[in-house]
Amino acid sequence: MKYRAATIKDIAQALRLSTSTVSRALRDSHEISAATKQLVLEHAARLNYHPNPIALSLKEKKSRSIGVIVSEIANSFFSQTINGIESVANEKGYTVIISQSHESFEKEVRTLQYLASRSIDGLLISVSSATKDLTHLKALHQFGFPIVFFDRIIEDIATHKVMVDNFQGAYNATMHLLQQGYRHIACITNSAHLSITRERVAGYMAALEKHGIQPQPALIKYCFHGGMLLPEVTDAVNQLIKLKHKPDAIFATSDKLTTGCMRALKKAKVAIPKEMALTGFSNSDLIELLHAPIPVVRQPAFEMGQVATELLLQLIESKRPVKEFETRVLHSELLIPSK
Amino acid sequence: MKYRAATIKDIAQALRLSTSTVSRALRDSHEISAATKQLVLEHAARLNYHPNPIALSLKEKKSRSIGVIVSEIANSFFSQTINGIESVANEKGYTVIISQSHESFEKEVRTLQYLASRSIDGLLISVSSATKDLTHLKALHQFGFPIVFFDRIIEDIATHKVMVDNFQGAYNATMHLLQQGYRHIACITNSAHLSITRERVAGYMAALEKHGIQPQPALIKYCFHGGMLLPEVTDAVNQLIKLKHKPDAIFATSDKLTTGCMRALKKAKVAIPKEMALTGFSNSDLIELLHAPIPVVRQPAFEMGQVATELLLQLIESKRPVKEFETRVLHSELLIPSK
DNA sequence: TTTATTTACGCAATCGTTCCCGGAAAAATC
DNA sequence: GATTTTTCCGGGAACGATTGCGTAAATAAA
Repeated sequence: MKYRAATIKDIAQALRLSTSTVSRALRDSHEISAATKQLVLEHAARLNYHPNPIALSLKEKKSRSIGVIVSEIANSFFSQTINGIESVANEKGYTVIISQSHESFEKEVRTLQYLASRSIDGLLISVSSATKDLTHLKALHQFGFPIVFFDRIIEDIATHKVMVDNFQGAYNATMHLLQQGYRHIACITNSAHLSITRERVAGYMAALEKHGIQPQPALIKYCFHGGMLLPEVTDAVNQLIKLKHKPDAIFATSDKLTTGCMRALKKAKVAIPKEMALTGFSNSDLIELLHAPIPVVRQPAFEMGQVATELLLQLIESKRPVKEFETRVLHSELLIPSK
Repeated sequence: MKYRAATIKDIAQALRLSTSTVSRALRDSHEISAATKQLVLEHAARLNYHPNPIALSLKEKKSRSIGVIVSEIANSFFSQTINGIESVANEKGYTVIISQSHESFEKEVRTLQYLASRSIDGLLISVSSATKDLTHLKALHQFGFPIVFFDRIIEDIATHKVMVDNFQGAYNATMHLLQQGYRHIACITNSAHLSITRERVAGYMAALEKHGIQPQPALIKYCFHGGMLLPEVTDAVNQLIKLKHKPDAIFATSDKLTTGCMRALKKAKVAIPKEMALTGFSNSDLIELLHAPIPVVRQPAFEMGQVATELLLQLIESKRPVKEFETRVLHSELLIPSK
């Protein structure tokens, strides 16, 4: 017994009306008499009629769904962002289709093609750590397809963008280490072509220079896979602790890297913060429960998701092509563990 | 300049063929000559033609998308499960639409209605902690709508189910505590009407009885919101530590509850495991980095997602209504921290 | 009473695709 | 050379809903 949803035709036949009349009655058109409207409405309720969204999509040429691509949802920052995205999207009647790139360029391209083929109305994306080539995004963007970048943005593409004050967040975190007396501070960061990498490393360097310390390239380690592959982080950390002039602190520029460092240091039996201080960006809510509760830069992830979605829907629902784009910068917060 | 995807009509017009011919050529029908096929295929490639999934959905009466409802994705167990779900679904050409109930019954019902209105082909659900009334699920199920339960299953509804050996997992964890010498073990668990609650509490009790210990109702605390609301857990823990005969260990039956206990104990300044031992179900990968690395019961979340999806797709793609259902029980694992 | 206007509804096209039917031309058979 | 069979392709309906246009009947205005 296969379930068949009631259609407008069912109502029309039962009431000996045309489908047009039923359609108009349901949409409360002025050219339908009150009596007919009532009849239709009652019968629709009885049949538990709901307009078929697929038929509507076909006609309207929009699916009322938006795609989201993040590196992985098993990451506090992104899962919190997604919550923000859903809160806004669902309220406006949009479905959210979430996909993960797992920090792989190929996966990102494939996933993007897939989403495009599912005819989403717009895209929210935080590009993968491995994304250097932008043709897949530029091609879509040139067609006038609505895209909003968040977190890891692409400067090259003219559209709305949402991020935090990456420079300031990194600056504050590094400054905090300096104030604690650490002077030889290393930085473990994402792949070099990511916007967040550039900005956060710049903030880190600025803090050092403010203290008259010359940043050293040997102390900056780039992880191409953004900590997705643990060995990458472990190697970076191991190289640092084997240095003749070993750093006394590490600043990690993202969630996965921060916890990756903790793992690596634990494995190498380096005590935090005694032998090596640590700080970094993280939205994990387990930080306070950790063996070494470190100071972290927390991003307003939920809010970021909300803002990005609002901007995207604005783009989608705009009648005329939008020519003026905004870049929203939210504030990060340095969370210092209570003693 | 609005982007308009190439359609079969565009190809037909350009090649002076009918849409039927183009359609057949693309599907490699035997009644189209090789020459025409080649022509069509080439032109399709040039226009970057992709069949419109919405039009297909309308015709086929299936959307090739499945809905997933979990309590929240910012939960290691569920995000890992979702990864498993996506891996199978995407491979089979299905889109996954993820929704969160946030452990609220109302949200679950609303979300389910929403998914149904988006005409998903099937549903994967781990019911919310607050779900007692099952009419929303039963109604859908009676229409022959494909549903597969995972993790928190509903015994009443006859369909495929996937879960872990909850009894055994709880038994093992409790037994481990007993072997360590703890005798007065409390249990903090989800709302009483959840399948996982019943089974895990039963495992806990069985282990106690095996050691000749009579389970005490006062030591079993039910959290209706499954730890979604921290005060709920904090209250439970506080009540336990204020008992005249204070327990020496706690067994928490789920991820959120386990970390909730840690928070509560930390706040109450109760040392783990010195003053109070702790163990529980958890799939968090940060456990080993915690201040007190506790033994945890780990579920094969990814695999559970895969199996559940395979069963669901089997249900969806079956020609005849399926009458025989399976309940797959996967194995959990007790992870003991290295000293 | 005649004409103009409104009211209330139906017809048919449309969105992109598939598929049943029907049929002309080419090939095969007698 | 006439018939049958293939081969190859087009016409048109269908999926569910919306909407511009046409129009009969009812009402209002002249």
